[in-house]
Amino acid sequence: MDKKTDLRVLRTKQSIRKAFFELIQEKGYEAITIQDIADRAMINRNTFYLHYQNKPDLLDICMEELLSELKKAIVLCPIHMNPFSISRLETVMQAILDHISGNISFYYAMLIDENRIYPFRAKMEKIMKDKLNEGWNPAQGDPPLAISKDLLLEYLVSSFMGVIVWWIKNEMPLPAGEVASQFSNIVAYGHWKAAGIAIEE
Amino acid sequence: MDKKTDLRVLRTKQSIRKAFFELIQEKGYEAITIQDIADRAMINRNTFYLHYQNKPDLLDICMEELLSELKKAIVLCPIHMNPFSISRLETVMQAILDHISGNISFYYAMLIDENRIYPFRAKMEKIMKDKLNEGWNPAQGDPPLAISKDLLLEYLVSSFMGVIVWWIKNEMPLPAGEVASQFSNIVAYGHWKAAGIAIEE
DNA sequence: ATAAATAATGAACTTCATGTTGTTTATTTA
DNA sequence: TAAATAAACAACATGAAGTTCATTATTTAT
Repeated sequence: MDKKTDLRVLRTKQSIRKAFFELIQEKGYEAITIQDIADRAMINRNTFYLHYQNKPDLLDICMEELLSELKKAIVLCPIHMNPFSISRLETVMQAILDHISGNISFYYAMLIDENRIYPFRAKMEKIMKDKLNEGWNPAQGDPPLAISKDLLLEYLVSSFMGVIVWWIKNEMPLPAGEVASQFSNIVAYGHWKAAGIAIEE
Repeated sequence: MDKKTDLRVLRTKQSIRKAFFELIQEKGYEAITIQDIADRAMINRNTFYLHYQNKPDLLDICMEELLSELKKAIVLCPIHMNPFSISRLETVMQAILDHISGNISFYYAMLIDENRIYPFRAKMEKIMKDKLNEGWNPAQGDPPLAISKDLLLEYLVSSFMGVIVWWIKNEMPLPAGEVASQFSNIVAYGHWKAAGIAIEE
């Protein structure tokens, strides 16, 4: 027996979320007041407090919901490969981009322009780092990395996020599969080769 | 004749800035009140309003000051080269890292952990994009890029920022020159070659 | 169908930070 | 030493946050 079967609750929560995301895009997170949310959602301001403690609480819960979806979307990606292998990168990136394109308005509000919710970006980066790091066990007679693994992860995830933001901001000009493939190429072979620029030292 | 020769003004402004940066690191930007700043700077709350309109105004002015220093630091880097050339990347990155290490506590407060002031990061990225883009004139019989220039810039700047953040957070474990060189290598030849990992398709 | 439980409303209230105004005191510059 | 300016001090208006409580509406269980 689910405790939350009352339709009133679902309806109210849903309209609060909807109002919240609209307002983020319109005026940015900081400028939003609880009254704004209540007006937009057409509920009493008091009702808001029956469901959320405050504005940061609402934000946290919205973020966690989205990110647990993201985690679900990438949990199936294979982990037996070298975490820095090209096929793994490509697979993970494709899964993430597919998930994003299915929830584009949320991600737009969270990541693009003035609306940006930066803790959301940080949380996404954390999830991607954990995934790429998964199953990585360097004590297997492999030669040690010439550069720090942390640095490599930071580099991969940052550039990854950059491409994601570019993709969303430009209204997804390429299919997810192609972005994933191009990105893997850039990152694996360097941007000159990927871009077709002759290397000059 | 400089209008701002009154030592009282300089002293007050200076202690406001100092208090502000300390508080950002202690409790984060959002949680700071004007009263907090006034207490820490040992001035009357009213005096704050004699110098700054409000908290965002103070933040903006602090950011602009730092970033104009950053711009000055990289304005001398040569612009005659291909903006994506390895030597140019390395030169610009070195200049930026040198500037950062000379103002490390400011950049720490702006970029690291919960303190992060994300608009600052966005402004930094803008400056770097503009610099890398400078003098780029593709209509010279060069073969067209195989991938979007915007994407390439986004990718370069994002990964660049990632490395910068890593470097600051880890208390600058390598000299600026080495980071710049390693980064250029990763980005130019791909991370496997740079890290010494054998490529597996 | 009706009663009990729960959700939402509406109003009143406290608290707190913001930003402003006006007066007084201290310090600097001319 | 006088005029100008900065800082301190006090008082005030405003607006949002968050709480409390009584009332109304809606849902669920009997």
